[in-house]
Amino acid sequence: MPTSTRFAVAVHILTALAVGDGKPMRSEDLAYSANTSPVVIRGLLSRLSDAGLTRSQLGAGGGTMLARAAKKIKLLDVYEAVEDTELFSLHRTPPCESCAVGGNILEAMQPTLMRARKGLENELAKVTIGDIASEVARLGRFTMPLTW
Amino acid sequence: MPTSTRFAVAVHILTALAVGDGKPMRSEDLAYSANTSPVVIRGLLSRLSDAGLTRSQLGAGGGTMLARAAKKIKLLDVYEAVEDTELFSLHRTPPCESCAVGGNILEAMQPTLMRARKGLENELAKVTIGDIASEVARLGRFTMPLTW
DNA sequence: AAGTGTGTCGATGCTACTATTACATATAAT
DNA sequence: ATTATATGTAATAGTAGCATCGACACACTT
Repeated sequence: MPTSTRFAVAVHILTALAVGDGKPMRSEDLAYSANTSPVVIRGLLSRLSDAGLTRSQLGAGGGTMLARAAKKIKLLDVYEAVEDTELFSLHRTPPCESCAVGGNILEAMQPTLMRARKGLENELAKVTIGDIASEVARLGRFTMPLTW
Repeated sequence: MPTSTRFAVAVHILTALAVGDGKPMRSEDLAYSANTSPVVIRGLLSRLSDAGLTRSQLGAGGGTMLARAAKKIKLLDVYEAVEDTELFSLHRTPPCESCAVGGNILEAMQPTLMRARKGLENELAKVTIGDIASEVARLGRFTMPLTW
């Protein structure tokens, strides 16, 4: 199934912003670090901005900054901002309505699928971009803020 | 994100087998109920059989049966049997190794992604095909086994 | 006024998934 | 034995979502 790398790259972007010294970063710089194209970055930034996680500044010396403290941005916020497909896809063509199983299977599965999704989301809600940034700093043996 | 319809259809298949009276069901019958093609069903059955969840019988009067009691088949077993893509896809092209963030972001995210995956899997491990079959029977107002 | 960076559109290529046809193989029924 | 039946797998084609790339209008800074 078509799976998106958006979540991983979005966390990457936000972590880079969190690790920096607060100066705006250009989409080109972020693209270099994430090894993708500036257009992809800008597409993600557009979603992150809509979600209130980042804000951008036009013009020379401009770029993107975090809209709030990294510790206040949960990975769940990022997940919801950039992922749009359902975690569990159901039948492409709806099952046979008149069948004993086909007519009820979706409703029967639904509570379990919901709980599974919540189980995942609860874990993503426990970790913030600040946590990831700290961990990156520890692994990379540098201190924040990092001036590029 | 990452899910095909395989999981939903596989649960459908197993539930249909669980609801029945134990007689083997043909891929054509299952395809009718799930509103898909017999080949898709057989492809799923091939995986389910490899995972030890079903067994098939060739020839006239043949078909597929559960290999063990429905109550002993966890949805997690089904999930693992038919899904092969990772829940979280990482960067399509690996991030910049020499960057402070790019070089460490994957390792920094990994524990969280693992916990999120476990959160989902734990929920799927709590429910069995037997539970789903009972719920389908309740919703459809019939009793098991159901003779077709 | 000139330079810079964002935001978005359209086109292209790629990959995963589903549907469908076809056929070889194995089993049951007669 | 012969025939009918059902699985299992391969090949093909069509579909959808995603990432890449080029281009450009718009906004802001200097």
